[in-house]
Order: sequence, then C-alpha cells, then structure tokens
Amino acid sequence: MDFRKRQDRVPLLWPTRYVEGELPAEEPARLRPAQLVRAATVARLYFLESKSKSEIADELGINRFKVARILEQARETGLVRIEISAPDNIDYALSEQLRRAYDLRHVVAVETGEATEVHLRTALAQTATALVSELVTENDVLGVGYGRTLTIMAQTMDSLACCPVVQLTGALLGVNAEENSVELVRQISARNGGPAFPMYIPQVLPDAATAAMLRRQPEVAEAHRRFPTVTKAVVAVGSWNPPSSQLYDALPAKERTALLRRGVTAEICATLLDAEGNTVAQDFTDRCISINSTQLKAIDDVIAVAGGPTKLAALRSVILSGHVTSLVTDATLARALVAERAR
Amino acid sequence: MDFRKRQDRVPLLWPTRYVEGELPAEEPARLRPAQLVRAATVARLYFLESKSKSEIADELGINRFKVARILEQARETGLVRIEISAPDNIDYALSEQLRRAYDLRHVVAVETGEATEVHLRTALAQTATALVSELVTENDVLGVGYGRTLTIMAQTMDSLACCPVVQLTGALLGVNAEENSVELVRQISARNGGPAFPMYIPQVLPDAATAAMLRRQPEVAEAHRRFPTVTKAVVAVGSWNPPSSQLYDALPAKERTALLRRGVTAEICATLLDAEGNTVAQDFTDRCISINSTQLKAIDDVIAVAGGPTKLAALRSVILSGHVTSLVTDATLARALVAERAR
DNA sequence: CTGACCTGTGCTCAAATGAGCATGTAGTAT
DNA sequence: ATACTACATGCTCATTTGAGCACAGGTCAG
Repeated sequence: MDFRKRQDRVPLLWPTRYVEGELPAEEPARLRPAQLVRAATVARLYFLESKSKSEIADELGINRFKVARILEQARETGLVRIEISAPDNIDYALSEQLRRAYDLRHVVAVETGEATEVHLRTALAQTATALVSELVTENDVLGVGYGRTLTIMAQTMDSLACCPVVQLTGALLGVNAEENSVELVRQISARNGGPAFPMYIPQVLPDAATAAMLRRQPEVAEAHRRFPTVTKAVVAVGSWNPPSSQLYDALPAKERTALLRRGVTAEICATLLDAEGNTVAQDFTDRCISINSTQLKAIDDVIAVAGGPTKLAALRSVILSGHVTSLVTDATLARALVAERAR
Repeated sequence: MDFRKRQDRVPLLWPTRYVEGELPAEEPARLRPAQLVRAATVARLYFLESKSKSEIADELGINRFKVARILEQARETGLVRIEISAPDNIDYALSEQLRRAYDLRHVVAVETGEATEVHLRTALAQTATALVSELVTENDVLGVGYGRTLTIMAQTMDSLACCPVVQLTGALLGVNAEENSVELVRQISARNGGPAFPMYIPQVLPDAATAAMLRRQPEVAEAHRRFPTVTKAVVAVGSWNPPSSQLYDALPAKERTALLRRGVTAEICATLLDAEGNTVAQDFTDRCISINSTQLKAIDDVIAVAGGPTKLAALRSVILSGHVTSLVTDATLARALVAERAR
C-alpha cells in the first residue's frame, strides 16, 4: 500500500495540528479482537520493524496482497494513524501555493489570527529570525535593510551563523534613535559575533552629488565594497499607497506627493517601484545611500519581511519587480496574493 | 521511502498506546521554517493527497530521491508520526507469538494487570464476547461448553449473529442454580435470537448405560444430532492439578483422586486429558452427557477461554491435545506458554 | 597544492508495490 | 434452478521505490 491512497478513496492520513480540509472524528479502532490482533501484528511488523509487505506475508503465511489490504484496513479504521504535526502558526499549504504562484524560493505565510499590528510584527519577526538563521551559513555575507519588523527581528535573532553583516541602507530618522539601520546591523553582528559593516550616514541626501561624495567616506565606501559580496539579504518592503513606510514617513510632504504622482507604490531599500514592479524615480534613488537595484538583484537570496493589510500592493510590486526571492508574510496577505495570481 | 525504515535505523514509527520497546520522547519538530514548509508540503502531498514520490518530485521540480529524503527527515524529526493505537488491554505481539508457537488460528492474550480473579474473568469474558461475536456468522452453528467465565460471557454477549446455539455438555451443580450449561445456552440464544438446543440433564451419570439411555431422550438426542453440524464452539478448560474445574468440584473426592491417579490434568467438555494432551479415562467420559473428543475435534473452530495461574498445565495440555484452535487467555499465562515453547 | 573526507545529489538495477483484472464463493433476487 | 450482486482472494504487469554506488563541490590538514 505504500501509505499512499488513491484519490478516489477517503484520505486516511490525518494531520492533527495541521489540517487540510475536514478533520475526521477521532475513531478508536472499530476492529474486533481477531482482526485487531492480526492487524496490529502486521502494522507492527511493517511500521515498527520496517519489514516489507512481502516479508510479512511470508512470515504470517498469507500473501502480500492480503498484507496490503490489512494495512489499508488498519488505516481506514484508525488503528494506524499518520499525523503531520508542525508548529501551527504557519500555513504550510498557503506558503507553498504562494511560493509557486510567484516562483519564489522560500515563502513562509504566518498565521497571525486577529492580531494587533504589534503582534503581527512580532510574529513575522520571529519567523524571519528562524528563516534567516536557517538559511544563513558562516560562509554567507548577510545584508540587512531597514524596517520596524526587522528591528524586532534583530532583537530576537539568535543562533545566527557567524558571518559578516552589511548595512544596505543609510539611516532614517525613526521615532526613537535606537531604531535605525545602523543599530540593526550592530545588534545582529553583536549577536552572531560576525564583523559588522555599518554606515553612520543618513539614507536620503539633498542631491545626487552630495550622496556620491559621501559614498567616498571610508566607512560608507567599505560597506559599499561589500555589496557585491552579499549572498543573503533580509529587507523590508515600504508601501507608499496606502503609506506604510519609514522612508515615506521621513520625507517632507511635498516630496512624497511628487513621487506618488510619478507612480511610486513601493520601496525596497531605496529603490522605488511602481505598481507593476518597474523601477521608477531613479533620480531619487541616486540621492540615497543604499544598495541599488542592480546590486540587490545580484544577491542570491533576498528575503522580504512584510505583513499587514496596507502592504498588499507594495508587496505585489516588489515581488513582480524580481528584487526578492523569498518572503515572510502573514497569511491574510499571502491569501490575497495567491488569489489575484490565480485569476 | 515507503514508510519502512531499514533495521539499522532508529525506528521512526511510534505507537502510542501500543508500545514495543521504548517510547521515544515527544519531539515537536525541530525543523526550521524553510525546511518545515517544504517538508510539510511534501508530507501533505504524500500522505494526505496520496501522490507518489515521483509525482511530488515532478510537481516541486526536485527529484524523487530528494522527496524520499525529505520524507525520511520528516519522520526523523517527528514532523510525521505514525501511531498504532489499539485497545491496550490486549498484548498483540504476545497474542501473535502464542498463536504461532502452537499453530493456533486466533489467540487473544488479555493484559489483566494485578487483577483479582473476578476482574480477570470479566476481562476474559468481555474479550471472548468480542471474539465470538466477530467469528460467528449467521451461517454458523455455535456450540457452547460450560465454565464460570463463559457464564459471564453469556451475560455480556451482544451483537452475536443469529445462529443456532447448541449445548455441548450436561449440567453441573454449581454454587447457584442460575449458573449452569443450560442457562448459558438459554442466555445466549435469547440474546442472539437464534434457536437453542439445550439439554436439561446432568453432565455426569452413575454409569455408561444410564448415560446411553438418557442420550435417547428427545431433547438430549436433538442436541446430540446437532453436534456434527456445529461449526464454532466456545469452551472452558478445567484444571485438575491444581484443581480449578467445575467438573472436578462436582465430583466426590474418591472419584477425583482415582482420576488424578490416572494422570488427568485437564478437562475440555467431558474429555479428560493427561499432561501431554492424550485423552485418558474414556470410561469416565462415557458416563457423561457431552460432546466427545472426536466430535469436538471435528468442529472447525474451537475457542477455549481460560486464564489465571492455576490453568497453565491444563491449558498446555488442551492445546497439545489439538482440541482447540483458538484461545482467549490472560497475558501472564500466555507468556508462560510462549516461554516453555521457546525452549 | 594535494589527498582525505565529508555532504548532498542523482544514478542504476533489482525489489517492492499497486491497480486492475480474473476467479471463487457466497448470498439474494428472479 | 438461474442470474445477479457483493465480496474476498490471488494473479499479471507496469510503476514506484530503496539500497548502494558514483560523482561533484566543499573543507581541512599537511
């Protein structure tokens, strides 16, 4: 029987925590003693003692088809149960759907329930921590963008391989001074023990010339030299419409509206994207201290961490732009993205 | 992977209630998100959606060996668990061992724990009820012997197929008049709605001539005519040394000792057996109203119900004699029987 | 640099297996 | 009786599968 059952049958393998469709009622083995003894024996030999059906058949003096049928029955009656039990805050099927829908490398759709924004961020951050720790080896070079969720992530980051940590964007003025891209890089490198490449410099500068000049500052130049060596990056996604972006918040109203008029929908690092994922307003990006679009795309694995209803359009745009390869998001957002791709 | 694991690996299929060897500690999936998503996806497709490994491999764009290895890992980490959960009052492995050791058809070894004799009888009776109900169809003719455990069984007998019920032995004087072979047959036939063939007659008579004469009484003759048609029988086993037998108890001391001196170790219906299972004291059996050894052996399936430490020698004898094909007993007794056969 | 040694991958070949079919054996309706 | 249904059994053949091997890439010590 090989544990698979053909499609025309009722599925006999039940998950417990992870449920696809309906959960069959707990069924406490309706077999009678004689069958029970035989079925339990066969099941024990097959599952516990890893014998082949043919082997069991020979041993019990029945034929292998009979053994297969006994095992089938054992499953049907619930004598043998197979459960897939995984942490239930991840929607695995949805994650995989989304991954395939946009041909991404890794997608983790976190089930956040009726969470407040803080809870949502925390949940995403924890998952991002786990994903990043899993993917990053000591031979990697980790690039780090900036975002509120990433800040929480940095605080919970543990067991990250000891590898260089490179700051990908200059600092934005956040609500408090503790939260900025420099702090983020410091936190992470302090926790994984790897060398840090921070840049004490603002992200947005008055003009491209100033930015170009400041890029020549030793520390900034050093970080920029690392950009081509970055193998994995974890970044946030900023939404411009509706606004949910630290960069957006940091800009004067005039500038925002100008950029919005030019179709900016999302930002990833300092790269601005329209709804279709095209890079727009390159002149703005030139004024920024940040990894640029080309360099970002050259990174092997770029993990975007973004959730919440305001990020839908932005996340879609970022995915379509091809700047990210992996994604940590919430289930609601994931469902929306899958749904529109299905059309 | 086919759910079996080779012997050199740690077994990855865990029973819950039914445990063979050690029970591995509950292990809550130590995989990280990326692997978890992939493993959960593969496991879902394989177990829940019954796809083949090759199919899954094609679908996910990996090769089938990879799928097999992911599934292996899913088992190793406890993401996928297989449990065999059956009523835990039966020792399935022991039952099967005993069955094979003596080439019996059905054996159910009931785990009674530190039970009193009453509890033990009740447990055996319940199991016997289940086994008999399972094995007997409406096309069978059920023969019924006599014993205290069988009396309890009759009281709990339910969902027995509606078939004729034939009394196999005459009545013994028990502690109370309610408990005798006639009552037993009445009870069962009342419960299954089948025709009864009782015999209101004592089991032991003064001499063979009297017995022969009484066998001609219409009711007795009718039952005897049914003996060759009996297809399944449920009987008790009496032990003579140590004594644990209703028949033994019913005999005068003089007679007992005379028979004991002739090597009587066990009795099944009115057939007496020595330690090796040979029929002895045929002259005594001739004085009894009962199915005889030949007729008993002609029955397709004879289920003996016997338990408790006093029955060891008797049960061994009865099994060796070839009078029974199936057995409901307690685990302790079963273990003893298996152990001595192993030598 | 080299060679030993992992680890992950994908192969070959033979064994294990399932689906579907043919048979046998009821029981049931005609 | 006869035909039909239902079900259990055991077959053939194509598919699925595992074990073991071979190879690639990477690491490490010398």
